[in-house]
Amino acid sequence: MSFIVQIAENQIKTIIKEALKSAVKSEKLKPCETADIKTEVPADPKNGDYSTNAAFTLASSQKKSPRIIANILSEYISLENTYFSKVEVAAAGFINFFLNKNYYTDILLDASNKGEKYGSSDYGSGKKVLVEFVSANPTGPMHVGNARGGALGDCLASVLEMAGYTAEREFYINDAGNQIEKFALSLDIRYRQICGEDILLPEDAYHGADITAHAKTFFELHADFYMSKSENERKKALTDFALPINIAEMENNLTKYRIKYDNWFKESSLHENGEVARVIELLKESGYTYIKDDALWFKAAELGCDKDFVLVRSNGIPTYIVPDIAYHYNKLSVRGFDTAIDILGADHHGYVPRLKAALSALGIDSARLDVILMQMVRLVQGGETIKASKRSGNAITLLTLLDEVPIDAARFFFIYREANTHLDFDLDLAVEKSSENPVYYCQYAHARICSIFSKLNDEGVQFETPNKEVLSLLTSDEEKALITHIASLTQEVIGAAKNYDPSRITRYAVELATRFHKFYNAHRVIGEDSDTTNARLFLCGCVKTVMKTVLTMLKIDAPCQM
RNA sequence: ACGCCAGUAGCUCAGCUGGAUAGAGUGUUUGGCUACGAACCAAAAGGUCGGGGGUUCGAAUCCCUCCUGGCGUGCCA
Repeated sequence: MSFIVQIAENQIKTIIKEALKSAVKSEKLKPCETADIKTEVPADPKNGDYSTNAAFTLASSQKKSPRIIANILSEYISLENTYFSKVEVAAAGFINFFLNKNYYTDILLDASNKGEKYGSSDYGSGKKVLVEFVSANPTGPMHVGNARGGALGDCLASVLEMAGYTAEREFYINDAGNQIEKFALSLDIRYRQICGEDILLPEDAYHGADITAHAKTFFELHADFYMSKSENERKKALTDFALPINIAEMENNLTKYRIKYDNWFKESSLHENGEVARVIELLKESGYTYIKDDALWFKAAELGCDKDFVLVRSNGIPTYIVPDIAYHYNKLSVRGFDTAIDILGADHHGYVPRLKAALSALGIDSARLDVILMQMVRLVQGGETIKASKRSGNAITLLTLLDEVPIDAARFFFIYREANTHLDFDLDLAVEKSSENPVYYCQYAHARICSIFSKLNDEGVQFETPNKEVLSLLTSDEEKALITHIASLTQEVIGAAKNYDPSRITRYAVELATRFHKFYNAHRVIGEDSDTTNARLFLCGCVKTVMKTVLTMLKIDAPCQM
């Protein structure tokens, strides 16, 4: 199923090819290939709705100037049965195409017919993609960095779904390994302190108040009963008590943030079902391992990394990367996803090539793993950056953020910028509900359209679905600009999916709002002659649906009242 | 030392994989409601696209080289 923008662009290519054929037949041009004809939308509308560089690419093989080639081609161009009304040659040899009214009416009818499905495509042809994001350590509360990753991953999954992929959302729970050891140790010491033991918490343990709170609750339930048990028993009891609470808490917070996962995947399950051990065996079989200093090493350097790394320490305990390899092996091989996407903090970038190298050794095409690296979030308040330090425990938690900032604003802000750039999150701006806040700008456009339709009801004005002829009354610059933007939605979603960049969708929404507000200020919808009113109402209806589709995709409300 | 990412208007950022006079928002200045929501719109001002080379009809975009900032390069995770 193809969509109208695509049809129009293909028409241009065909038109140029046909013109070239005719020109060759008349011996004005030499026969040659026209493989890479590109179409683009000129920045300045004076230069048409579409433009092609065909004349430039032909210049060298034709041994003529682009301008002359463009002129020759334009003589042979036929626009019959196309979406174009006019062609012009401009500047050094651009061939500019102007859309006709059929295009605009077809876009609106298409958008209206498809309704909330408009913008969807089968670009991804149902490929199975697993998006793993947040995956915060269950040893403590989530912070604002997780808020960015959460919005990013969740919206990316939505974008992929809309572009025709089958996407699943997954949270990986690091409930094994060293961090959990440290967690257990910290809980244990806090518990013993409460029980009156004179003991200090090591520097590298968890110092957060949440640990103390867990120990206290545990003490209220069991008093000093566990002081008589062995340290291992006590630690196990403490983690068995605290870990589920933390995990449930994360799930609650993320639900509040409107994120719902398809799977919560436990690292411990990979140890229990033997997949970690299995992966170590497979890596050994691959021939990419060796023993040095009693440790098992991986020949990463042979697979493009800068150096080898340790898989199993000399004490027999695997390093952190082994469960991760097993986990990704599970995603791509055991569960058979076509692609795995991880959203990670940029400080993990050095680890990506290693993971990919290990997957290659296991016979998995490492291109099936895509990692999106996310730069850090800086919180700004009162024009100053808040230094968030995990050590001192004054980092702002996700929960605090969600209590202070409307969810709509938080989600929007965190994906307004590309993952790869630092993000300044302005707390004042997000909280203030001010007009500077782009999320309200978008919602306001939606609410305004709702108002128009409710006024219609109040005044008993009859709205008739316009036919093509009536729709072609929409010829002002503002109207055409709106329709053009509606037209671009499908490609925009595909582009966002292709580049793993949901921030394009927020910018699409802002641009849609901008074009609508301009239209709204320049024209009256109700009160013109009935044909014009009907046509404009139809346009407004399309804008409303598209805005709602886009905001819904980002799980942001599209209210009629605000 | 090496590697990754970034450097575009006072500030925060776009720039659609090489196109035409580099764009928004915000801030500054100035206009627009007896009008479907002024949470809006219009106008002015603001630039050596970090510097320097190169590739070609054409570069913010691609290549090289410097400068600056962030982060990596553990038998930590």
